[in-house]
Amino acid sequence: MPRRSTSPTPPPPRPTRAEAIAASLAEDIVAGRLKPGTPLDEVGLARAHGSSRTPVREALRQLAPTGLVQVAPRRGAVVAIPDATQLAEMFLVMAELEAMAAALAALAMTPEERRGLERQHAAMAAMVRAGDVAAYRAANVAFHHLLYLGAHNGYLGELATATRRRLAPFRAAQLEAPDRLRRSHAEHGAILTAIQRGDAAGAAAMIRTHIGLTEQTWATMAEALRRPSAA
Amino acid sequence: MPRRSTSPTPPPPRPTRAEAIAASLAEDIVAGRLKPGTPLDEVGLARAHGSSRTPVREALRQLAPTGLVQVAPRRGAVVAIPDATQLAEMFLVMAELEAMAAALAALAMTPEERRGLERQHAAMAAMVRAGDVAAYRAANVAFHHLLYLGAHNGYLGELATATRRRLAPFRAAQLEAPDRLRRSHAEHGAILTAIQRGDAAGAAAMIRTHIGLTEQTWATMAEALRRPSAA
DNA sequence: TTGATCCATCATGTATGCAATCACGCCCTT
DNA sequence: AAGGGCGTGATTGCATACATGATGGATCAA
Repeated sequence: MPRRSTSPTPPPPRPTRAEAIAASLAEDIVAGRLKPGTPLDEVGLARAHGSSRTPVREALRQLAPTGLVQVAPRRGAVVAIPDATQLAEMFLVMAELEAMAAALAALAMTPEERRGLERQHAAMAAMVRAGDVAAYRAANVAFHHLLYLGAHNGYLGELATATRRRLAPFRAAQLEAPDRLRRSHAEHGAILTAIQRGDAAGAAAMIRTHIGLTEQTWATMAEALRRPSAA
Repeated sequence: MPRRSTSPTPPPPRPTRAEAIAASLAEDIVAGRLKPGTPLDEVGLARAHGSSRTPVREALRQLAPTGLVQVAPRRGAVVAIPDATQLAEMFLVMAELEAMAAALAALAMTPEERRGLERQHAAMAAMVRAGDVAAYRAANVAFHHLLYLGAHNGYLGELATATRRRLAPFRAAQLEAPDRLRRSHAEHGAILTAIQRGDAAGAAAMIRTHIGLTEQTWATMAEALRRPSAA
């Protein structure tokens, strides 16, 4: 999966230590291995990654703008713990960003890109039948990324990806219900159809419901994740 | 002007050196005193700000995600110099973010907030008459910020503010033409009216044209700013 | 016993030093 | 004379050391 298209930060040829640590932390947070509220001690992380504090500090500062961690000026950093209001806000924005991406994709996607999206959708059908939630989750991210790419707007893709990443810890268990898996796939199908017809407004509307429907399931998740904050 | 509402990064009580330097650099870049392409030497900046390299490094890393500077892993940092495509992308996204903010504001603004927006609009009328471009420019930023606040969505406000800031260097001279000043103010009036009526769709449409109209003027600016890159 | 104040400890902020890497120019070869 | 390899200078990446502010507990007073 291509990470950037016209991003202002070109892909670093060889990741520096700070970037490696940042990527590692981001991965742990998004995957839920580091729960919201966990304090991120600099020396501890330095030891854990076999480096000094300097790269760790850079990594934390690098992650702060992404919203995955919160750094208080002289009080250290913790895994971000957005409240319900913030989550709802981000959720609303994400729906709109995705709607915009879908609308643009309906207008601007090349035939090859459209075929790629169709292939992805077809592949996901098998995962639904197999009930493979983990595979579907990964494929789902890829599906939406294909949508961003099809929108031909790198900046929009960045914002959408960042928002999605930031919400990821709170959506981890979202697809657990088998019915949700099937519904998600059906909604993808509707989005895909709208795009194939070049129906920008329709694609946008479909994706809004796609995200909106998940909101209910997701509200529960937010509550669940508020409790355990011990490392 | 309140800087954040429900931002995940709470306002630092006392800015650290790195933050001060970052703010200073951002200010210089947004104001156009540091032109796109200018190399940002760590030791030079350290001397200029009377500190060591460490805070400067942090400041640069802090600014990188905002898009104001571009840092290549082992090749230093330069003031970001987005190409025309990226600018157009960001412009489109900004229009949509602002449209979303206007729509939400039309629905969610409190009477006090609305009055504040009205006052701001009225104050700007005087600046138009006086032809005070500098004052209008500052007031314009405030106007849009009031819109974000009225949308009651801190995350949306963050994204919109960040995007606006990033485009600022390329819109600096945009309001120079006296006619543009008057048109801008008239468009603000139309947006305000739509909000007063609670017409979300109308407000969104108005702000799209507001941004869209400026796009033409702005395209020229992008070209102009591509040439001079000497410090 | 409860409360606040002071102090010790620790974590972060900053500075400095060393090593690795990149850019540029020179020299050599063909 | 043109092209390529190589060495030198400069800059960044990382580590370590010091300074400053924050946190927690112990002590003392009421």
